[in-house]
Amino acid sequence: MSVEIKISLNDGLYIKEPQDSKLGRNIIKYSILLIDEFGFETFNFKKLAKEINSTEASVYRYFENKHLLLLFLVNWYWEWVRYLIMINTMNVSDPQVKLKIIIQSFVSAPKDNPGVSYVNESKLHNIVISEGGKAYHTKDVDEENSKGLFGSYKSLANAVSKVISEVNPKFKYPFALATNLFEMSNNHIYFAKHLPKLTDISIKDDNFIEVENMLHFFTKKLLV
Amino acid sequence: MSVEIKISLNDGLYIKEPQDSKLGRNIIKYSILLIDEFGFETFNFKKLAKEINSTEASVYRYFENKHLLLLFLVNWYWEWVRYLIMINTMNVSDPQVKLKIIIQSFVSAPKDNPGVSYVNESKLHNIVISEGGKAYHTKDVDEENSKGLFGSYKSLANAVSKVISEVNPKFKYPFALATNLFEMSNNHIYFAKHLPKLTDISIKDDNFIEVENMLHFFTKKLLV
DNA sequence: TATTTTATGATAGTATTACTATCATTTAAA
DNA sequence: TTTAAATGATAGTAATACTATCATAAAATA
Repeated sequence: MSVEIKISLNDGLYIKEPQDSKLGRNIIKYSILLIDEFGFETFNFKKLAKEINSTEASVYRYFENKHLLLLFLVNWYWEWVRYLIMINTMNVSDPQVKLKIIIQSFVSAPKDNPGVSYVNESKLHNIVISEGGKAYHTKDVDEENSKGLFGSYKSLANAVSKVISEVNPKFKYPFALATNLFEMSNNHIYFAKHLPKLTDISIKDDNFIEVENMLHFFTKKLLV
Repeated sequence: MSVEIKISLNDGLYIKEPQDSKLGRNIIKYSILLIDEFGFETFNFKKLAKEINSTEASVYRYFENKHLLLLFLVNWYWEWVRYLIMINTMNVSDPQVKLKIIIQSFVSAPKDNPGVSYVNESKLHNIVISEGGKAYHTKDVDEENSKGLFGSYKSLANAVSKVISEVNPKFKYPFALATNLFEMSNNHIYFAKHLPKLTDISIKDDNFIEVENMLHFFTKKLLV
């Protein structure tokens, strides 16, 4: 017996809910593996279809195009992080402790968490790090935003900004700090791996503790 | 009579130096206009060629592909910012003042600066904001990095990190702070324009003063 | 000035991508 | 057991991202 969580997302992200069928879950599972391995530009629905022994046409029945699939994955990820944060901070009252747990949760989340059978959270984390920005850096941002397709990221930012304001109600930039923590985390993991001259932290054996410490340091300094 | 600066970049970025011929300068000029207007994914060499009354083949004689053209533009931009910073901080000895000028320079640089005839710096700034991340978020980062194709960004980060260390020699994250200032500047200008719920700042009439102030506040808090 | 090199234009062609359409077949629901 | 829904198989189209070839124009050099 097992309990699987199902993360529900804005239905503008897909044509048919992929989490409700075997094929749909395969699309999710293998798109994560392929994008992680070969990168988003190289990835396409033909290759994906081949990988899961299906057809291009069938994949297009679930997602309008690969951009929306990426957006789906990224939203799924942030929604999952929000869920983790919720669980991990439950019953914690001190906002400073809460914030510490929040940072831990999104930096090192994919490490030691059970999660969902058709989602490799660690690889999805890699995708968010390497390709996540592409999800909202398009000419269609405004249109997609008005449809609520960035909702998960926004509500996560909102949740974290609230805790930031609890720690220091006078702090003027709770949203900016919240998003900056996410972006910084992703950026510096990426830099450490690929452009080490752009950062001070280093990563060995997928241990992100230095990133965590840096974010703790930044928040502490900024919120005193 | 006029003096034009010429920014020289790693020659792995292009096949033939575009700044040395009329056609090359047209490629730079109109690629900036087209990418700014229609976005990077929609942009291609055929459309560009048509715009400048040339041919696709001719454009390909200057740049291997549109990704390298983008990388060229982004490097050009950072190199230009570095040049501005150099001039603006010349003869300034107080590192805190220097850092303030640096932030001013890269946030509001494209506003009131002369620049180069074939480059619309303000639109190029927009491109860096909206598409800049795509220049290094590819599967070829490592290879391109080893060829030095991110050199301009790195040397800018290096220069700024030095000033940060002058302000506070004990600060542990001079490189991370330097790059974070750039990324934050770009991100929050973008957020203010397209995803306002993700930031606290707002922008009216292309006035980035709130971004500047936020970055001043962050650096001050972090470096005391 | 003549000549040779170099840069650009004109045109064509190819493989891949990003889809859309149609029909047959399998699977699930009523 | 009939009907509906989901998937597979196959084909096709317009656009993209190039490469190749040859002609012509412009610039450099002898």
